[in-house]
Amino acid sequence: MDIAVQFPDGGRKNYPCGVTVAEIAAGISASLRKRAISATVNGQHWDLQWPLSADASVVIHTMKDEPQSLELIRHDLAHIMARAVQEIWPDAKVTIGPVIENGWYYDFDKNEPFSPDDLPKIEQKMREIINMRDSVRTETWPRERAIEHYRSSGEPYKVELIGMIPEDEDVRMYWHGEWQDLCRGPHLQHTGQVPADTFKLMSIAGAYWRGDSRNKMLQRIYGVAFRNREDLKGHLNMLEEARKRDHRKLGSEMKLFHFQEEAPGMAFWHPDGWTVYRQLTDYMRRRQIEHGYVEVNTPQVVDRSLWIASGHWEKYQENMFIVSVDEEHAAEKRINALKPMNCPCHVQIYNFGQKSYRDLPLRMAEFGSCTRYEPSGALHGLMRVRGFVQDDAHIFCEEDQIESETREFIGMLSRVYRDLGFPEFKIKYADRPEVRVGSDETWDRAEQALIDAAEAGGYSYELNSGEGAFYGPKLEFVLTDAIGRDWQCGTLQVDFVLPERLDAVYVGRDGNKHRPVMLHRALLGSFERFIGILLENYAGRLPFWLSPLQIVVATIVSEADEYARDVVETLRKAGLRAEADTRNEKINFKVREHSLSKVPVIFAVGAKELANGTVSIRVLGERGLEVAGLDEAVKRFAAESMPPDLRKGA
RNA sequence: GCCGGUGUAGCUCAGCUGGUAGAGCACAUCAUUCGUAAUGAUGGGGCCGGGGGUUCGAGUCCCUUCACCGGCACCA
Repeated sequence: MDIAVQFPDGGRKNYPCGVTVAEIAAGISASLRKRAISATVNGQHWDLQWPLSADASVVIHTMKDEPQSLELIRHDLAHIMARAVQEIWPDAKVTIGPVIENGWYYDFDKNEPFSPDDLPKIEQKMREIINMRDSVRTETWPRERAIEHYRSSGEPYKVELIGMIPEDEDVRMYWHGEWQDLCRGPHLQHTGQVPADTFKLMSIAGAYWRGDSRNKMLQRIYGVAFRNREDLKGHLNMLEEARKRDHRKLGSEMKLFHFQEEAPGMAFWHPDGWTVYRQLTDYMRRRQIEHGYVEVNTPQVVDRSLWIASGHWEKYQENMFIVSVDEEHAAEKRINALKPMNCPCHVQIYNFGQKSYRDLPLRMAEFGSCTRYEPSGALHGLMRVRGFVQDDAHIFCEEDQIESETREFIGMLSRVYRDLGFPEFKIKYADRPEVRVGSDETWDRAEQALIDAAEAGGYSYELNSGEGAFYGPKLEFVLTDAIGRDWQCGTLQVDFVLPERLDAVYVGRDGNKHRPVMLHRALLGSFERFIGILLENYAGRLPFWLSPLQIVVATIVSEADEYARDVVETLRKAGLRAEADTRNEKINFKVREHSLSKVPVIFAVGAKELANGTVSIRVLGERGLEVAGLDEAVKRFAAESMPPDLRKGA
């Protein structure tokens, strides 16, 4: 019996049932047979050697088809690497090895962990395997046979993996030469189809079996692979670029902050770093006032009874710094905790005195200094710290105000992100998790309100199914930085639970007591982390208004020293952050040094400037020089130094 | 927290199989007054992350601890 095959060019042809795509390709041309790497059959990515048993649409792929060829190259390299590892260390047990962004990884269970010196050896072995041009073969086995095979060959992880394949499905087995692996496919025709010089093993790492920290830790090797050497080089260059913008490196180079052993995860902010920090908090404070927030400040150290009432003691204790006073000397033996979050304290302020529906919505903001005991392995520069300040607020409102408050919030957030240089952001919407509190009707209303508000603003969102907080759904705001990385910063969470637990009430129009809804929200997340993101986004070249040192007045001859100091004085009076550089150095030296330290503007002053009352202006990253009268220059940069919300026309 | 790696001058790093610490930059002093990305000379600077051990002798070997880095887990 024949089957009909539909080609992408509209052509149609009949073939005997059981024909493989390899045979179809061979029938079209010998060169296509040779160049073919895989096929998309009825929308699914297949091996060439897989037989067709029914009518199908077939697209034959060659190395020119990017997603398919990259997937195959990386997937085959995962197998080739696993084979190389097992050839070098026969005791290593294979587990899983998926394709990931830019490459692949493979996890092994091996008694002796890999060392970095092993990577070149493995790479070498992989090239040997590629050069063998071993054919790739696949078969479908009944699961019992496969299980038996892996039991007898001492591969317990494969046995466990088969257990995860649905009962009614057979198991696909692949061979790269003699080496065998359980795999869904597809794969290339032979190992020689993988380019031998476009991959690189990058790193070794520990990883828990099946991603669960209760399981054994396996040894993982990461690799990257591309279709050609240029792409690999480009990728490695990109990594190098990313390293250059690492905020930890920039932070010490620019003398913004440092960390030290005695206070892991807690930043020491230096004068310049703190200037940036203050510019940002000042800006946020003005925006918040503009958007109808009141600002509060609450205690750092709070007795555990409040954390018990809020639920943190039970749910969050292992992340809290618990503080108990010295038993011998203390008159009262309390157990306190440093606050990891501000919400319970904000409810205390809300609860002070009576609230009426007329007070709602009440938008209560705090630049809340929080301390969390983060696991040591999670710490990462400013991005993950133990002490940080959130741009936090809680909006106490009635249920029917959720939508308008959400819309108002997203409006503020998009304005702030734009001001800070992130015009693009995505929204993720996380709906009800399996384990939750509150009635389904309440959830229906809360979810609908969030969606309506997002849509009313014309924002599209991505569903993050079942990822909501246990007390309510949330929106997550993800911005994209200059080199395409995503950072989740903003969040808006609907909370019905905390008002209940901490007994927040208001008197409604009907004269009865009601529960307010609480919206937890942040735009930047934490100032520490956001400054880290800013530094990486701008590669240290912060916008003028955020720059710690905005203008250096550098002298060319010492006769101009006095004039330089006068210029600095004038700049400072105009609100600019300026320093004079009257050191006994050449102007070349000064320009180089200040440029490297990313000062946005250099005013050079020499004999001419002194005589004419002018400055020679050099803007970082620009070629030309410009000479201007001092008054004009001060006016220009004073205007440029205005934060986005204070600019004329803003 | 877990796996692996790293820790030497302010910074970047060298220091072979154990024999008593070195370079460049930075810093200080002096000379130089110079026109937009490195002027020259001279000089000072180290508890080799902390603790313990082996040894006649430890930056080097062993144990332990802390921090950092790459991941995993966590978190958002």
